[in-house]
Amino acid sequence: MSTNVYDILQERGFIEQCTHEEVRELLGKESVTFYIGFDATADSLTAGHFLTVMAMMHMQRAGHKPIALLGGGTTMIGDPTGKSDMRTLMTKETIQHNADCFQRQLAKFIDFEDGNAILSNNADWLLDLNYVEFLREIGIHFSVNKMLTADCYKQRMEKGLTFFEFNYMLMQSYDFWKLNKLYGCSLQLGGNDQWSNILGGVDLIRRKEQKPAFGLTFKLLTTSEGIKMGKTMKGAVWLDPNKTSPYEFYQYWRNIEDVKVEECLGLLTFLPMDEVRRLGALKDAEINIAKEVLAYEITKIVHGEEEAAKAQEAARALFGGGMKSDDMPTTTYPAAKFAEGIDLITLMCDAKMATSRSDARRTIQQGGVTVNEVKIEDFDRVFTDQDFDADGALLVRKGKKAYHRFMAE
RNA sequence: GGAUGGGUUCCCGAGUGGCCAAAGGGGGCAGACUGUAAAUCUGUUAGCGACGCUUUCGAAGGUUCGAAUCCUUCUCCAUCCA
Repeated sequence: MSTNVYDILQERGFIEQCTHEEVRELLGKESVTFYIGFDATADSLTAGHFLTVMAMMHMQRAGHKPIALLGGGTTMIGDPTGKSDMRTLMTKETIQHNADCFQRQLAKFIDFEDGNAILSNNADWLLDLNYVEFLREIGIHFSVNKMLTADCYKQRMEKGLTFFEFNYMLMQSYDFWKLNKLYGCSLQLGGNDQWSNILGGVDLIRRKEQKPAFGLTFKLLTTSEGIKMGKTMKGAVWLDPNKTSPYEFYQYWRNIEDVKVEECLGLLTFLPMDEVRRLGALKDAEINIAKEVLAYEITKIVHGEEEAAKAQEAARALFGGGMKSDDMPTTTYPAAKFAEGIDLITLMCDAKMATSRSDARRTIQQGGVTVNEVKIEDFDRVFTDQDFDADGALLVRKGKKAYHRFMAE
């Protein structure tokens, strides 16, 4: 082991809180088995998860052994942390499906071969728990008074918190203890919102096993206004290319706020820190270079070099004035359809550039839509193959950044 | 179990018989300014074959020419009491 991974994480800006000073020393002298939990609330990981995945990769590279814990059991309850309302309950089948999707995605980032990492699912032990036994073994170690003062429940003390959700902390603590018993896992990582839950597990292991256990939390990615990053009007930024295309994914990072560029470079790419600092120091229009690097690097890690290059090329072509654009979002129609003509509103709706026909109409009326770089103000305008550009396509632009290409099959 | 107050559009939150597709703020989208940034200003923000029509104020019924507003039952939430 070369540089202490703790120092790497520290330097790159990951670390927010740590339970014990010794963690750094520990990571420096032996291979530590650690875990991160992923609650299976959707069928794809999001940009938010990606930060913890990056941390996992750093740890694995430094010779530590990751356990990715899928929340097949905990998702049945739902973490109340940071949520103002209770989440709608999900069925077992959905959760299982989601966990499977997570597993496939994680395998792209973490090496699970030859026992280099472990994939586990807390459904294996949580679903069959005996209530009374659980209370006697685990519940006895938790002080309600203490739990109530935990930061993560503050918000809910005003809105109301059910006993059902209140149990989440015990579940997660139980996970940590279980993984400690099964695999000797002694360190839990997570987003800073997980701090209370992690502490629960650390305490539980100390009490039950008289063994040390540690916790470490990471910065949460937020915008300068403190809003969680990774959300767009269309919802989350997904890692699944079918839910968020590599082009959109690239664009998301390309459009990041200036003040966040350096932070994101450190957290979400593997670029050397010298380079990160150099790029982050760029000012004014210059910083666009840094944003390109950021978008390219993240896209490369998530979707591969080829996709990243394509996305970058498409973006440059569109925004640089040139019109060459083979890798942008495209919708095709049968040639006959174009022969008889399709109205602009229909095109926009089909491409999901507008949420409804009314929405499309409004945008056009406000002068927000161009076709082949010509502003269209007549919302009843019908397009046929006569209107195609030299490449045989219609290039529709909504606002400044949303491009979509239409072609005939 | 009892009392009281509540459930309004993407979110917060006004509205207590017609002037309500519903104030205001946030968020989103578009325009101007820019650097594919931020801030600021302007417009817009239920749907549709669009100066009109249809659906929406927790759910179902009822009163009325007319209901988010009044009545009944149900349901969910908060606070206090037990």
